[in-house]
Amino acid sequence: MSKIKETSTNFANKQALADHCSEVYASIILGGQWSIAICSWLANGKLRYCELKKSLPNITERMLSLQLRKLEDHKIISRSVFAGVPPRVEYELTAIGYELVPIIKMLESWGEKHKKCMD
Amino acid sequence: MSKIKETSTNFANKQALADHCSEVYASIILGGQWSIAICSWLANGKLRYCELKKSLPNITERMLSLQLRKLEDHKIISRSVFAGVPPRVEYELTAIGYELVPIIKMLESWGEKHKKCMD
DNA sequence: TAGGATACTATAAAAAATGTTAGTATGTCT
DNA sequence: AGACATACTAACATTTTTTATAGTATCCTA
Repeated sequence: MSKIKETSTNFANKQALADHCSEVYASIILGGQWSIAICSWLANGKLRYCELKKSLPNITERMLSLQLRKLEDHKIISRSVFAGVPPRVEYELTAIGYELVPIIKMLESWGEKHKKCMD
Repeated sequence: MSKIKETSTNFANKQALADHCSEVYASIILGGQWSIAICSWLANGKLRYCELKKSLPNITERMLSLQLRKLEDHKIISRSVFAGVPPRVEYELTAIGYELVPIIKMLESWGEKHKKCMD
């Protein structure tokens, strides 16, 4: 499933860093172009696949799927399928996922402030 | 200086996301394999280039330079050169850099907790 | 005089992440 | 009958990030 090469130096470095520093571990989980944006949208409640897609206008379906799957594997979001036609799939933050929300909010206000520094 | 292609879709997507969400903007700045680890080490005070190198055993000098330069460009760390032989260069978090420290601490405790969830 | 310490840079290659395009199944609506 | 909506996956291409290796300059010490 994962395409990463477990013999690479990069893999070893990530592992070593993540083992030593939980903050790096966290940042690896949250890394990826769209993960934080997805979590931000889900912070207000569950959303369907197509709703997420609309919220992130330029995301491709492939990236959306990949990121959702990754977040799901890390138990940050949960996935519920409702049978029927057309099918319906809802994504929602898990308990540990909701605990990210204050961190994301802090990142947001830090980002705002930082933008002003850079002017 | 930067090698990124400003005509790529990836570049456009990053821009758009960063414009809309300051939390994504922040995560882009802090992204990169070693940035958070470097900030973590600097949280306790200034360090020299070679001290950082020792703290991050597997980093290559190239990566260390690149990440330091990136953090410096984003005004998260400052660089002070002390002439002499051998030369001496010290890196330190800036004011806005220090404001990351509580966020990093939160990420750290979230990471700890998350690790337990995954067992 | 050879080697070490410091703080880097250059070039190339490998690996990882992201984007493009096309396709699946199923039942409703027109 | 044909288009549409949903929630995806597969194969491939491109871009970005990271690693590998080697080299720079200066002065001090052995």
